[in-house]
Amino acid sequence: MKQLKQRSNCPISSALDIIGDKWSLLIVRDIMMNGKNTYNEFLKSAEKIATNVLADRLVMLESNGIITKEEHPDSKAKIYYKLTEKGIDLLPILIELTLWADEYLPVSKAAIVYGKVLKKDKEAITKQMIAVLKKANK
Amino acid sequence: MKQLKQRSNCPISSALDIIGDKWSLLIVRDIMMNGKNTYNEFLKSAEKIATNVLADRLVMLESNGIITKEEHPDSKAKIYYKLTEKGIDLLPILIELTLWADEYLPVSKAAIVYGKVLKKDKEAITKQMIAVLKKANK
DNA sequence: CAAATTAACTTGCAAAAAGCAAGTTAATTT
DNA sequence: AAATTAACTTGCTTTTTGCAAGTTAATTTG
Repeated sequence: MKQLKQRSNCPISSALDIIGDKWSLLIVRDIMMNGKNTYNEFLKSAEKIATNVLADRLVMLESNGIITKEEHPDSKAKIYYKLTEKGIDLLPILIELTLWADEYLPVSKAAIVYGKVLKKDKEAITKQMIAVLKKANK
Repeated sequence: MKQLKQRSNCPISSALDIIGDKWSLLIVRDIMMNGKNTYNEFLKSAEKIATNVLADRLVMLESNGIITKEEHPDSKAKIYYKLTEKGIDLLPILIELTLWADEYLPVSKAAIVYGKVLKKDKEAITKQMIAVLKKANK
C-alpha cells in the first residue's frame, strides 16, 4: 500500500497531499454528481483520464478511505466504486471550486445556471446533498 | 505566456486546471493566512517547495490573475506578491480543505482548535476574512 | 456454444513535471 | 569593498503523465 507522505501538519497541505492533483476530485465528482460508479464510466468523462492514471488514482483513493470497491449489482465483471463518508464530505470543496470557477472562469451555460442557484442557497443545498448521499449509501 | 488548457468546460475541472496541484494553493495560503509576500518567504514554508517549481507557480498564478507583482515597500531587491480579488476569493476553498482535513486527517493541535472555531461560525468568519483582505488590498 | 465484446486492468515507452544542487545577477548591508 | 540577500536560472536525475497496445475474466451475440 502506497503510504501517505505528509509534507507538513498544516491541514490544507495535508488535504492537498491526498487530493491535490488534477484527477482525484474529478473521480469524486463523477461518483457524487454524475452517477458514475465503474472504471469504464470514469474513462468516458470529458477530461479523458489515462487508463493507468485512473487505475492508480482508484487504488490511492481507496487506500485513503475516500472510496470503496463493491460487487456490482448487475454483473460480476464490473466493480462498483462508491464514496465513503469521508469521500462524501468532500462535497463542500467541490461546491466551492464550482462557485469560484463560475465567477472567474469560462464555463458552460449549464454550469452558470447551476452556479447561480447554488450561490443563492449554498448551505442548504450542500447540507441536503450530503444527507441524501449518506442516506443512499447505507 | 503559458496558455490555460481547459480539459472540459466543467467548472470543477476548469478550477483544477489552474489550482489542481500540490503547490499553488499553498502559495495562496501563505499570502492569505501567513503574511508571506516574497519569494524567500514562500521558500521557507514547512513544505519545502523547490526553487524552480516556486518560480514556475508564481508565473502561472500571475498569468491566471490570482496574484500580482508589486514593488516591495522596503527594498528594490524584493518583489511583493499579493493576491487579486480572484485570489482572495479562493479562501472558501481553503476553508473547506481545512475543515475536511481537520475532520479526517492527522493535523496539528493548533489546527484542530482552529478547525473547531471555524466549524462553529464558518460563514461569518469567511465573509469577514474576505472583507478584511479585500479592504487591505486597496 | 463458439466468437465477439465488454470490463478492468497492466505493460512499455516517450514526454512532461518535480526535485535537488549549484550558479547568476542586481540590490543591500556590513 | 566585501559579504549577504533576494529572486531567479540551469543542469541533471527521478518521478509522474500520457498514449497505444496487450491481457484476462465475464458476458453477450449470432
